[in-house]
Amino acid sequence: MLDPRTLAERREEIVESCRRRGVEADIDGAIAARERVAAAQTQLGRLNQRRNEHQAAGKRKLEPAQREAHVAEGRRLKQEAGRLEHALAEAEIELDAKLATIPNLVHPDAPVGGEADFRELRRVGTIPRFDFEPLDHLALGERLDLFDFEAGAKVAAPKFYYLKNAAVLLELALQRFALDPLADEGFTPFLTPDLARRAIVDGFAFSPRGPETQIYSVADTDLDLIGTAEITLGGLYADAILDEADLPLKLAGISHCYRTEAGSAGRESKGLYRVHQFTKVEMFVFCRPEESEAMHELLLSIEERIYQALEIPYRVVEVATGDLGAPAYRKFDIEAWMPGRGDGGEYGEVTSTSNCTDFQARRLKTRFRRAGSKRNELAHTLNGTAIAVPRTLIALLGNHQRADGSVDVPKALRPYLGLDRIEPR
RNA sequence: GGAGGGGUGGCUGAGCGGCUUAAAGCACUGGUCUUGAAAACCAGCGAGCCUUCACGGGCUCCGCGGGUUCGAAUCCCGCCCCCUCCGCCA
Repeated sequence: MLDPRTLAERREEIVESCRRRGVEADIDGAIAARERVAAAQTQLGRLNQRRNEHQAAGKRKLEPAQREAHVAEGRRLKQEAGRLEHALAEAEIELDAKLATIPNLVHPDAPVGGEADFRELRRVGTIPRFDFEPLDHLALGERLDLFDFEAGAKVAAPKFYYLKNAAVLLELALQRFALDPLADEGFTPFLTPDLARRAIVDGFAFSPRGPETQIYSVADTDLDLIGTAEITLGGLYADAILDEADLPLKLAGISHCYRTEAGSAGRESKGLYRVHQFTKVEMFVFCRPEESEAMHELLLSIEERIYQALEIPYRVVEVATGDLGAPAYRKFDIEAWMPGRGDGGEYGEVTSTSNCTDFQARRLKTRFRRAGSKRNELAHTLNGTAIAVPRTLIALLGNHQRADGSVDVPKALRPYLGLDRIEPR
Protein backbone atom coordinates (compact mmCIF):
# COMPACT_ATOMS: atom_id res chain seq x y z
CA MET A 1 0.00 0.00 0.00
CA LEU A 2 0.94 3.63 -0.29
CA ASP A 3 1.86 5.71 2.73
CA PRO A 4 -1.42 7.13 4.04
CA ARG A 5 0.41 10.14 5.46
CA THR A 6 1.65 11.30 2.08
CA LEU A 7 -1.61 10.80 0.18
CA ALA A 8 -2.68 14.42 0.41
CA GLU A 9 0.63 16.00 -0.54
CA ARG A 10 1.20 13.54 -3.39
CA ARG A 11 -2.36 13.57 -4.61
CA GLU A 12 -1.62 14.77 -8.16
CA GLU A 13 1.13 12.20 -8.61
CA ILE A 14 -1.16 9.39 -7.44
CA VAL A 15 -4.04 10.53 -9.63
CA GLU A 16 -1.72 10.56 -12.65
CA SER A 17 -0.36 7.11 -11.83
CA CYS A 18 -3.88 5.68 -11.57
CA ARG A 19 -4.80 7.35 -14.84
CA ARG A 20 -1.86 5.71 -16.59
CA ARG A 21 -2.83 2.35 -15.18
CA GLY A 22 -6.44 2.83 -16.15
CA VAL A 23 -7.43 2.16 -12.55
CA GLU A 24 -10.33 3.77 -10.74
CA ALA A 25 -9.24 4.58 -7.21
CA ASP A 26 -10.95 6.65 -4.57
CA ILE A 27 -7.98 8.80 -3.71
CA ASP A 28 -9.96 11.66 -2.20
CA GLY A 29 -11.94 9.15 -0.18
CA ALA A 30 -8.68 7.74 1.15
CA ILE A 31 -7.41 11.22 2.01
CA ALA A 32 -10.64 11.99 3.86
CA ALA A 33 -10.53 8.66 5.70
CA ARG A 34 -6.94 9.27 6.64
CA GLU A 35 -7.91 12.66 8.12
CA ARG A 36 -10.68 11.03 10.14
CA VAL A 37 -8.24 8.43 11.45
CA ALA A 38 -5.72 11.09 12.50
CA ALA A 39 -8.43 13.17 14.18
CA ALA A 40 -9.78 10.15 16.04
CA GLN A 41 -6.29 9.20 17.15
CA THR A 42 -5.65 12.67 18.47
CA GLN A 43 -8.93 12.71 20.39
CA LEU A 44 -8.40 9.27 21.81
CA GLY A 45 -4.85 10.13 22.81
CA ARG A 46 -6.04 13.16 24.74
CA LEU A 47 -8.76 11.19 26.48
CA ASN A 48 -6.36 8.40 27.39
CA GLN A 49 -4.06 10.99 28.84
CA ARG A 50 -6.89 12.18 31.08
CA ARG A 51 -7.72 8.60 32.05
CA ASN A 52 -4.13 7.95 32.98
CA GLU A 53 -4.06 11.04 35.16
CA HIS A 54 -7.32 10.02 36.74
CA GLN A 55 -6.04 6.55 37.47
CA ALA A 56 -2.84 7.92 38.99
CA ALA A 57 -4.98 10.08 41.27
CA GLY A 58 -6.86 6.99 42.44
CA LYS A 59 -3.80 5.22 43.71
CA ARG A 60 -3.81 6.93 47.10
CA LYS A 61 -6.20 6.28 49.96
CA LEU A 62 -9.53 8.04 49.51
CA GLU A 63 -12.47 8.70 51.83
CA PRO A 64 -15.50 6.56 50.90
CA ALA A 65 -17.33 9.53 49.37
CA GLN A 66 -14.26 10.57 47.41
CA ARG A 67 -13.76 7.00 46.24
CA GLU A 68 -17.30 6.81 45.05
CA ALA A 69 -16.94 10.01 43.04
CA HIS A 70 -13.64 8.80 41.67
CA VAL A 71 -15.15 5.54 40.49
CA ALA A 72 -18.09 7.35 38.89
CA GLU A 73 -15.75 9.68 36.98
CA GLY A 74 -13.63 6.72 35.91
CA ARG A 75 -16.68 4.99 34.57
CA ARG A 76 -17.66 8.06 32.58
CA LEU A 77 -14.19 8.37 31.05
CA LYS A 78 -14.24 4.71 30.18
CA GLN A 79 -17.50 5.02 28.31
CA GLU A 80 -16.16 8.01 26.42
CA ALA A 81 -13.03 6.05 25.51
CA GLY A 82 -15.19 3.23 24.24
CA ARG A 83 -17.01 5.58 21.91
CA LEU A 84 -13.78 7.08 20.56
CA GLU A 85 -12.22 3.67 20.07
CA HIS A 86 -15.22 2.58 18.10
CA ALA A 87 -15.06 5.68 15.90
CA LEU A 88 -11.34 5.15 15.34
CA ALA A 89 -11.81 1.51 14.40
CA GLU A 90 -14.48 2.46 11.87
CA ALA A 91 -12.31 5.15 10.34
CA GLU A 92 -9.41 2.70 10.10
CA ILE A 93 -11.53 0.10 8.32
CA GLU A 94 -12.64 2.79 5.90
CA LEU A 95 -9.06 3.89 5.30
CA ASP A 96 -7.86 0.32 4.72
CA ALA A 97 -10.63 -0.29 2.23
CA LYS A 98 -9.81 2.90 0.32
CA LEU A 99 -6.08 2.25 0.39
CA ALA A 100 -6.62 -1.23 -1.00
CA THR A 101 -7.98 0.33 -4.19
CA ILE A 102 -4.86 2.41 -4.81
CA PRO A 103 -2.00 0.68 -6.65
CA ASN A 104 1.66 1.61 -6.47
CA LEU A 105 2.99 4.59 -8.39
CA VAL A 106 4.35 3.80 -11.85
CA HIS A 107 7.83 4.36 -13.19
CA PRO A 108 7.96 7.51 -15.34
CA ASP A 109 9.47 5.57 -18.26
CA ALA A 110 6.92 2.75 -18.22
CA PRO A 111 4.96 2.66 -21.48
CA VAL A 112 1.43 3.89 -20.96
CA GLY A 113 -1.43 1.71 -22.09
CA GLY A 114 -2.80 -1.81 -21.89
CA GLU A 115 -1.60 -5.32 -22.55
CA ALA A 116 -0.76 -4.59 -26.19
CA ASP A 117 1.21 -1.43 -25.44
CA PHE A 118 4.31 -3.08 -24.06
CA ARG A 119 7.68 -1.75 -25.17
CA GLU A 120 10.02 -4.23 -26.81
CA LEU A 121 13.52 -3.52 -25.51
CA ARG A 122 15.57 -6.06 -27.45
CA ARG A 123 15.61 -9.42 -29.18
CA VAL A 124 18.36 -11.88 -28.38
CA GLY A 125 19.26 -15.13 -30.11
CA THR A 126 18.33 -16.43 -33.52
CA ILE A 127 14.92 -17.84 -34.20
CA PRO A 128 15.49 -21.38 -35.46
CA ARG A 129 14.62 -22.28 -39.04
CA PHE A 130 13.58 -25.85 -39.45
CA ASP A 131 13.85 -27.76 -42.71
CA PHE A 132 10.89 -29.81 -41.51
CA GLU A 133 7.52 -29.02 -40.00
CA PRO A 134 8.23 -28.25 -36.35
CA LEU A 135 5.96 -29.75 -33.72
CA ASP A 136 4.43 -27.97 -30.77
CA HIS A 137 5.33 -29.11 -27.27
CA LEU A 138 2.26 -31.30 -27.03
CA ALA A 139 3.15 -33.27 -30.13
CA LEU A 140 6.76 -33.49 -29.01
CA GLY A 141 5.63 -34.60 -25.59
CA GLU A 142 3.55 -37.29 -27.26
CA ARG A 143 6.50 -38.55 -29.32
CA LEU A 144 8.83 -38.51 -26.35
CA ASP A 145 6.23 -39.67 -23.82
CA LEU A 146 6.83 -36.72 -21.51
CA PHE A 147 3.41 -35.62 -20.24
CA ASP A 148 0.04 -37.06 -19.29
CA PHE A 149 -2.67 -34.42 -19.23
CA GLU A 150 -5.51 -36.92 -19.28
CA ALA A 151 -4.25 -38.57 -16.14
CA GLY A 152 -3.86 -35.14 -14.57
CA ALA A 153 -7.49 -34.35 -15.36
CA LYS A 154 -8.72 -37.73 -14.18
CA VAL A 155 -6.84 -37.87 -10.91
CA ALA A 156 -6.82 -34.16 -10.08
CA ALA A 157 -8.64 -31.77 -12.43
CA PRO A 158 -8.23 -30.25 -15.88
CA LYS A 159 -5.01 -28.23 -16.22
CA PHE A 160 -3.16 -30.58 -13.93
CA TYR A 161 -0.65 -32.93 -15.51
CA TYR A 162 1.86 -35.63 -14.90
CA LEU A 163 5.46 -35.27 -16.03
CA LYS A 164 7.04 -38.53 -17.18
CA ASN A 165 10.38 -39.91 -18.22
CA ALA A 166 12.85 -37.25 -19.44
CA ALA A 167 10.44 -34.48 -18.43
CA VAL A 168 10.97 -35.52 -14.82
CA LEU A 169 14.71 -35.24 -15.24
CA LEU A 170 14.28 -31.92 -17.01
CA GLU A 171 12.16 -30.55 -14.18
CA LEU A 172 14.85 -31.40 -11.67
CA ALA A 173 17.76 -30.40 -13.87
CA LEU A 174 16.30 -26.98 -14.65
CA GLN A 175 15.89 -26.21 -10.98
CA ARG A 176 19.43 -27.21 -10.19
CA PHE A 177 20.73 -25.40 -13.26
CA ALA A 178 19.04 -22.13 -12.25
CA LEU A 179 20.59 -22.19 -8.80
CA ASP A 180 24.19 -21.78 -9.98
CA PRO A 181 23.99 -18.31 -11.51
CA LEU A 182 22.01 -17.25 -8.45
CA ALA A 183 24.69 -18.53 -6.10
CA ASP A 184 27.26 -16.58 -8.16
CA GLU A 185 25.27 -13.41 -7.54
CA GLY A 186 25.07 -13.97 -3.80
CA PHE A 187 21.55 -15.35 -3.55
CA THR A 188 20.77 -17.61 -0.60
CA PRO A 189 18.79 -20.62 -1.82
CA PHE A 190 15.63 -21.78 -0.07
CA LEU A 191 13.11 -24.53 -0.52
CA THR A 192 10.04 -22.84 0.90
CA PRO A 193 6.65 -24.02 2.14
CA ASP A 194 4.03 -24.29 -0.59
CA LEU A 195 1.40 -22.88 1.77
CA ALA A 196 1.32 -19.66 3.69
CA ARG A 197 -0.89 -17.87 6.17
CA ARG A 198 -3.51 -15.62 4.72
CA ALA A 199 -2.11 -12.65 6.63
CA ILE A 200 1.20 -13.10 4.83
CA VAL A 201 -0.40 -13.70 1.44
CA ASP A 202 -2.46 -10.53 1.83
CA GLY A 203 0.71 -8.54 2.40
CA PHE A 204 1.58 -9.04 -1.23
CA ALA A 205 -1.62 -7.51 -2.53
CA PHE A 206 -2.35 -10.03 -5.21
CA SER A 207 -5.63 -10.43 -6.92
CA PRO A 208 -8.70 -9.96 -4.78
CA ARG A 209 -10.03 -12.95 -2.91
CA GLY A 210 -13.47 -13.94 -4.08
CA PRO A 211 -14.60 -15.10 -7.50
CA GLU A 212 -11.69 -13.44 -9.33
CA THR A 213 -9.04 -14.89 -7.07
CA GLN A 214 -5.97 -16.64 -8.39
CA ILE A 215 -5.32 -18.18 -5.00
CA TYR A 216 -6.41 -21.55 -3.66
CA SER A 217 -7.41 -21.57 -0.01
CA VAL A 218 -7.31 -24.60 2.23
CA ALA A 219 -10.71 -25.22 3.78
CA ASP A 220 -11.02 -24.82 7.55
CA THR A 221 -7.59 -23.26 7.93
CA ASP A 222 -6.15 -19.83 7.44
CA LEU A 223 -3.72 -21.18 4.86
CA ASP A 224 -3.48 -20.54 1.15
CA LEU A 225 -1.53 -22.44 -1.50
CA ILE A 226 1.07 -20.00 -2.69
CA GLY A 227 0.98 -18.71 -6.25
CA THR A 228 4.70 -18.01 -6.13
CA ALA A 229 7.60 -18.29 -3.71
CA GLU A 230 7.61 -14.49 -3.74
CA ILE A 231 5.15 -14.88 -0.87
CA THR A 232 7.20 -17.22 1.24
CA LEU A 233 10.48 -15.46 0.55
CA GLY A 234 9.08 -12.00 1.23
CA GLY A 235 7.22 -13.31 4.27
CA LEU A 236 10.49 -14.46 5.73
CA TYR A 237 11.22 -10.88 6.77
CA ALA A 238 7.72 -9.67 7.55
CA ASP A 239 7.81 -7.45 10.62
CA ALA A 240 11.60 -7.41 10.65
CA ILE A 241 14.14 -4.64 10.91
CA LEU A 242 17.02 -5.60 8.68
CA ASP A 243 20.65 -4.74 9.20
CA GLU A 244 21.75 -2.21 6.62
CA ALA A 245 24.97 -4.17 6.23
CA ASP A 246 22.94 -7.18 5.01
CA LEU A 247 21.39 -5.21 2.14
CA PRO A 248 20.78 -5.93 -0.61
CA LEU A 249 19.41 -9.20 0.74
CA LYS A 250 19.09 -11.66 -2.14
CA LEU A 251 16.94 -14.76 -1.74
CA ALA A 252 16.21 -17.58 -4.16
CA GLY A 253 13.29 -19.88 -3.50
CA ILE A 254 12.12 -23.09 -5.09
CA SER A 255 8.46 -23.87 -4.61
CA HIS A 256 5.42 -25.24 -6.26
CA CYS A 257 3.05 -22.55 -7.45
CA TYR A 258 -0.70 -22.95 -7.46
CA ARG A 259 -3.04 -20.79 -9.47
CA THR A 260 -6.75 -21.16 -9.99
CA GLU A 261 -6.51 -19.37 -13.36
CA ALA A 262 -10.08 -18.27 -12.87
CA GLY A 263 -11.49 -16.69 -15.99
CA SER A 264 -8.66 -17.74 -18.26
CA ALA A 265 -10.25 -20.79 -19.87
CA GLY A 266 -9.34 -21.22 -23.50
CA ARG A 267 -6.93 -18.33 -23.51
CA GLU A 268 -3.48 -19.39 -24.74
CA SER A 269 -4.08 -22.30 -22.46
CA LYS A 270 -2.95 -25.24 -24.51
CA GLY A 271 -0.83 -27.81 -22.74
CA LEU A 272 1.71 -26.63 -20.26
CA TYR A 273 1.33 -22.92 -20.94
CA ARG A 274 -1.31 -22.25 -18.30
CA VAL A 275 -1.61 -24.84 -15.57
CA HIS A 276 -2.81 -24.99 -11.97
CA GLN A 277 0.43 -26.28 -10.50
CA PHE A 278 4.04 -25.83 -11.50
CA THR A 279 7.51 -25.52 -10.09
CA LYS A 280 9.34 -22.24 -10.11
CA VAL A 281 12.70 -20.92 -8.96
CA GLU A 282 12.05 -17.38 -7.83
CA MET A 283 14.35 -14.50 -6.93
CA PHE A 284 13.48 -11.99 -4.24
CA VAL A 285 15.45 -8.95 -3.11
CA PHE A 286 15.20 -6.58 -0.16
CA CYS A 287 17.29 -3.47 -0.70
CA ARG A 288 17.75 0.23 0.00
CA PRO A 289 15.44 2.49 -1.95
CA GLU A 290 18.25 4.09 -3.94
CA GLU A 291 19.49 0.73 -5.25
CA SER A 292 16.22 -0.88 -6.29
CA GLU A 293 16.46 0.21 -9.92
CA ALA A 294 19.92 -1.30 -10.19
CA MET A 295 18.65 -4.49 -8.52
CA HIS A 296 15.85 -4.61 -11.06
CA GLU A 297 18.43 -4.53 -13.86
CA LEU A 298 20.37 -7.26 -12.07
CA LEU A 299 17.36 -9.56 -11.85
CA LEU A 300 16.62 -9.03 -15.52
CA SER A 301 20.23 -9.72 -16.47
CA ILE A 302 20.22 -12.99 -14.52
CA GLU A 303 17.05 -14.06 -16.30
CA GLU A 304 18.63 -13.25 -19.65
CA ARG A 305 21.78 -15.14 -18.77
CA ILE A 306 19.70 -18.23 -17.99
CA TYR A 307 17.83 -18.14 -21.28
CA GLN A 308 20.99 -17.46 -23.21
CA ALA A 309 22.63 -20.47 -21.60
CA LEU A 310 19.62 -22.55 -22.60
CA GLU A 311 20.09 -21.28 -26.17
CA ILE A 312 16.51 -20.11 -26.33
CA PRO A 313 15.83 -16.98 -28.41
CA TYR A 314 13.85 -14.38 -26.57
CA ARG A 315 12.84 -10.76 -26.42
CA VAL A 316 12.70 -8.44 -23.44
CA VAL A 317 9.61 -6.32 -23.03
CA GLU A 318 8.71 -3.62 -20.60
CA VAL A 319 5.15 -4.14 -19.47
CA ALA A 320 2.72 -1.27 -20.01
CA THR A 321 1.22 0.58 -17.06
CA GLY A 322 -2.23 -0.91 -17.55
CA ASP A 323 -0.85 -4.43 -17.29
CA LEU A 324 1.11 -3.93 -14.07
CA GLY A 325 0.04 -5.67 -10.89
CA ALA A 326 -0.92 -3.32 -8.07
CA PRO A 327 2.40 -3.59 -6.19
CA ALA A 328 4.61 -3.22 -9.27
CA TYR A 329 6.26 0.10 -10.03
CA ARG A 330 7.92 -1.28 -13.13
CA LYS A 331 8.02 -4.70 -14.75
CA PHE A 332 10.09 -6.46 -17.40
CA ASP A 333 9.11 -9.77 -18.98
CA ILE A 334 11.21 -12.16 -20.97
CA GLU A 335 9.23 -13.73 -23.77
CA ALA A 336 10.84 -16.84 -25.19
CA TRP A 337 10.39 -17.95 -28.75
CA MET A 338 8.01 -20.89 -28.87
CA PRO A 339 8.06 -22.47 -32.35
CA GLY A 340 4.91 -24.51 -31.81
CA ARG A 341 2.87 -21.61 -30.62
CA GLY A 342 0.34 -19.80 -32.79
CA ASP A 343 0.91 -19.85 -36.52
CA GLY A 344 4.58 -20.60 -37.15
CA GLY A 345 5.75 -19.63 -33.71
CA GLU A 346 5.21 -16.82 -31.24
CA TYR A 347 6.87 -15.27 -28.25
CA GLY A 348 5.44 -16.40 -24.91
CA GLU A 349 6.12 -15.03 -21.44
CA VAL A 350 8.56 -17.12 -19.43
CA THR A 351 9.80 -14.72 -16.78
CA SER A 352 8.69 -11.56 -15.12
CA THR A 353 10.55 -9.23 -12.82
CA SER A 354 9.00 -6.41 -10.84
CA ASN A 355 10.27 -3.58 -8.73
CA CYS A 356 7.66 -3.09 -6.01
CA THR A 357 9.49 -0.22 -4.30
CA ASP A 358 8.14 0.13 -0.73
CA PHE A 359 4.57 -0.89 -1.60
CA GLN A 360 4.84 -4.47 -0.29
CA ALA A 361 7.31 -3.61 2.45
CA ARG A 362 4.87 -1.16 4.02
CA ARG A 363 2.32 -3.85 4.66
CA LEU A 364 4.91 -6.50 5.46
CA LYS A 365 6.62 -4.05 7.84
CA THR A 366 10.06 -4.87 6.53
CA ARG A 367 12.37 -2.02 7.46
CA PHE A 368 16.03 -1.30 7.87
CA ARG A 369 18.03 1.32 9.68
CA ARG A 370 20.90 3.20 8.11
CA ALA A 371 24.17 3.38 9.99
CA GLY A 372 24.13 6.47 12.18
CA SER A 373 20.39 7.04 11.79
CA LYS A 374 17.76 6.58 14.47
CA ARG A 375 14.90 6.26 12.03
CA ASN A 376 13.72 3.01 10.52
CA GLU A 377 13.05 3.10 6.82
CA LEU A 378 11.01 0.79 4.61
CA ALA A 379 13.04 -1.50 2.38
CA HIS A 380 12.31 -1.88 -1.30
CA THR A 381 11.31 -5.31 -2.59
CA LEU A 382 11.80 -6.87 -5.99
CA ASN A 383 10.99 -10.25 -7.43
CA GLY A 384 11.84 -12.10 -10.59
CA THR A 385 11.49 -15.51 -12.16
CA ALA A 386 14.68 -17.52 -12.54
CA ILE A 387 12.99 -20.57 -14.03
CA ALA A 388 9.31 -21.40 -14.33
CA VAL A 389 9.58 -25.03 -15.33
CA PRO A 390 6.60 -25.73 -17.64
CA ARG A 391 6.96 -22.69 -19.85
CA THR A 392 10.69 -23.24 -20.05
CA LEU A 393 9.96 -26.80 -21.16
CA ILE A 394 7.73 -25.48 -23.94
CA ALA A 395 10.50 -23.22 -25.24
CA LEU A 396 13.26 -25.76 -24.71
CA LEU A 397 11.53 -28.61 -26.53
CA GLY A 398 10.28 -26.36 -29.30
CA ASN A 399 13.57 -24.69 -30.13
CA HIS A 400 15.82 -27.71 -29.84
CA GLN A 401 13.70 -30.26 -31.67
CA ARG A 402 15.13 -32.24 -34.59
CA ALA A 403 13.63 -33.78 -37.71
CA ASP A 404 13.53 -37.25 -36.16
CA GLY A 405 11.44 -36.03 -33.24
CA SER A 406 14.32 -36.05 -30.78
CA VAL A 407 15.37 -32.96 -28.83
CA ASP A 408 18.91 -31.71 -28.38
CA VAL A 409 19.82 -30.72 -24.86
CA PRO A 410 21.67 -27.38 -24.75
CA LYS A 411 25.27 -27.80 -23.65
CA ALA A 412 24.89 -25.81 -20.45
CA LEU A 413 22.11 -28.08 -19.24
CA ARG A 414 23.77 -31.40 -20.04
CA PRO A 415 25.77 -31.75 -16.82
CA TYR A 416 22.58 -31.24 -14.84
CA LEU A 417 20.41 -33.52 -16.95
CA GLY A 418 22.89 -36.29 -17.66
CA LEU A 419 21.64 -36.53 -21.26
CA ASP A 420 22.81 -34.95 -24.52
CA ARG A 421 19.62 -35.68 -26.37
CA ILE A 422 16.09 -36.77 -25.59
CA GLU A 423 15.08 -39.60 -27.92
CA PRO A 424 11.66 -41.01 -28.82
CA ARG A 425 11.00 -44.24 -26.97
C1' G B 1 -4.24 -36.47 18.24
C1' G B 2 -3.61 -36.73 24.08
C1' A B 3 -1.31 -34.86 28.81
C1' G B 4 1.57 -31.25 31.16
C1' G B 5 4.65 -26.62 31.05
C1' G B 6 5.47 -21.92 28.92
C1' G B 7 5.25 -17.16 25.61
C1' U B 8 7.69 -10.11 29.27
C1' G B 9 12.35 -5.16 25.44
C1' G B 10 18.36 -7.73 20.87
C1' C B 11 19.13 -12.04 24.61
C1' U B 12 18.52 -14.00 29.81
C1' G B 13 14.90 -13.06 33.32
C1' A B 14 11.84 -10.70 37.79
C1' G B 15 6.98 -8.97 38.36
C1' C B 16 1.24 -12.36 39.15
C1' G B 17 -4.81 -6.22 40.39
C1' G B 18 -3.06 0.39 42.09
C1' C B 19 4.24 1.15 45.33
C1' U B 20 6.15 -0.46 37.21
C1' U B 21 7.74 5.45 34.62
C1' A B 22 8.31 -3.10 33.12
C1' A B 23 13.46 -4.66 38.03
C1' A B 24 18.18 -6.76 37.22
C1' G B 25 21.99 -8.89 34.25
C1' C B 26 24.15 -9.61 29.42
C1' A B 27 24.91 -7.49 24.69
C1' C B 28 25.36 -2.86 22.16
C1' U B 29 26.70 2.70 21.69
C1' G B 30 29.11 7.00 23.61
C1' G B 31 32.24 9.15 27.61
C1' U B 32 36.08 9.07 31.70
C1' C B 33 40.65 6.61 32.66
C1' U B 34 44.83 4.34 29.49
C1' U B 35 50.66 4.66 25.04
C1' G B 36 46.70 1.30 23.12
C1' A B 37 43.35 -2.33 24.68
C1' A B 38 40.96 -4.82 28.73
C1' A B 39 38.84 -3.89 33.40
C1' A B 40 36.35 -0.31 36.23
C1' C B 41 33.14 3.79 36.48
C1' C B 42 29.39 7.26 34.19
C1' A B 43 25.60 7.89 30.61
C1' G B 44 22.62 6.20 26.74
C1' C B 45 20.13 2.08 24.69
C1' G B 46 12.62 -1.15 21.72
C1' A B 47 8.62 -0.47 18.05
C1' G B 48 4.46 2.08 16.04
C1' C B 49 1.47 6.31 16.00
C1' C B 50 -0.78 11.39 17.07
C1' U B 51 0.60 16.46 17.64
C1' U B 52 4.26 20.57 16.72
C1' C B 53 7.73 25.17 11.87
C1' A B 54 10.85 23.45 15.63
C1' C B 55 12.24 22.35 20.70
C1' G B 56 9.00 19.34 22.74
C1' G B 57 4.36 17.02 24.42
C1' G B 58 1.17 12.79 24.27
C1' C B 59 -0.85 7.81 23.20
C1' U B 60 -0.45 2.54 22.25
C1' C B 61 2.21 -2.12 22.55
C1' C B 62 4.27 -7.60 28.15
C1' G B 63 2.15 -13.95 21.83
C1' C B 64 -2.87 -12.38 19.26
C1' G B 65 -8.12 -11.13 19.98
C1' G B 66 -12.12 -10.35 23.30
C1' G B 67 -13.94 -9.62 28.48
C1' U B 68 -14.09 -8.20 33.97
C1' U B 69 -12.53 -3.56 36.75
C1' C B 70 -12.49 3.29 38.42
C1' G B 71 -7.54 0.73 37.47
C1' A B 72 -4.82 -5.47 34.04
C1' A B 73 1.81 -7.80 32.22
C1' U B 74 -1.05 -9.52 36.59
C1' C B 75 -7.99 -12.09 36.80
C1' C B 76 -11.56 -14.60 33.00
C1' C B 77 -12.70 -16.57 27.83
C1' G B 78 -11.13 -17.86 22.77
C1' C B 79 -7.14 -18.50 19.39
C1' C B 80 -1.90 -18.95 17.86
C1' C B 81 3.03 -20.43 18.73
C1' C B 82 7.10 -22.93 21.49
C1' C B 83 9.02 -26.85 24.92
C1' U B 84 8.60 -31.89 27.40
C1' C B 85 6.33 -36.65 27.43
C1' C B 86 2.84 -40.21 25.02
C1' G B 87 0.47 -41.87 20.46
C1' C B 88 0.68 -41.96 15.06
C1' C B 89 3.80 -41.47 10.86
C1' A B 90 7.29 -40.56 5.43
